[in-house]
Amino acid sequence: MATTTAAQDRATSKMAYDAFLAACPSHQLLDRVSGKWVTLILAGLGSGPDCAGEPRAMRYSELARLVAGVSQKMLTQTLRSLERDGLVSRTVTPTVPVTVTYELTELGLSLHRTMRALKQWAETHMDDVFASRAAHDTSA
Amino acid sequence: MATTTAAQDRATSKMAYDAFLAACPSHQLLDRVSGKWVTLILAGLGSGPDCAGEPRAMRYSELARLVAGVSQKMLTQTLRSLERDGLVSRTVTPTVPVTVTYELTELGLSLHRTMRALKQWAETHMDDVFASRAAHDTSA
DNA sequence: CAGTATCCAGCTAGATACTG
DNA sequence: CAGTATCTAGCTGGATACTG
Repeated sequence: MATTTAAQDRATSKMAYDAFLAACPSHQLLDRVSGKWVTLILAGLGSGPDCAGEPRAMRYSELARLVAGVSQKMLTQTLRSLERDGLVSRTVTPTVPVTVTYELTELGLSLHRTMRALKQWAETHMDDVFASRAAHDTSA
Repeated sequence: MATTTAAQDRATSKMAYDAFLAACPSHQLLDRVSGKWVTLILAGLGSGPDCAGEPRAMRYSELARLVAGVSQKMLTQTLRSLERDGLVSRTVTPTVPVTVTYELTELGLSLHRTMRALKQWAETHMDDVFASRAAHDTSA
């Protein structure tokens, strides 16, 4: 008879798969990007306050106003993690009171450009998704 | 004096922003795609069992094996929502026992192609992110 | 101005058991 | 084979209060 049970086999392949996921760059990027606020802050820094302009540095309070729904906690937390990942640079100017500005790095800028492809898909095809969703719901 | 308090102003702009988010196609796409399993299932159906082949239909159990870490609950739930959104089609063949296959629709295929741009970025730049992360952590 | 700290509600997803 | 149902732990993120 077998020396491993079906349950053990499943556990083993799950562990292997978890390891695979932990190493998969695409999956890690998705984890990185799929926070509630990352893309909004990225878009803010990448497209300016009007969401259609040029990338530029913005102050903490300016970002807080632009991304109006964000809590202080999440804004700080998200900016810190983006800075840690080299996507955003933080500059402190020792005025009184202090001035802090955030700006996309080259890396952050290149990610922002890539995200625009997603944005493009969303703007072209999300209507189809909604239509399908509506059709599916009414026929149910 | 003002007829609204600062707290009221904040609540108002938050509500407006929430409404804006609810209508933003990009944000909705992100919500859609950022589940833990959506991209994995999309990639499975889009790139075959070896993750490098051609799109093809796959059976429920085949997907369950490919995406080894997924629970039955999440696999079913994710497939159902993808089907609802018109990204995946579900075909039941009344053999005994029943055979069910899932396949990307045209829409799902186009999304899958777009996701590959993200994958591309991840494979080219995630090393930079990790390097930055490591540098940031050691200097702390 | 630009944060930090704490507490807590809600949702996501995993484990487990059962079925046409 | 291809699901459904239930119960629950853990994590994300919001509210609130305080600070250099």
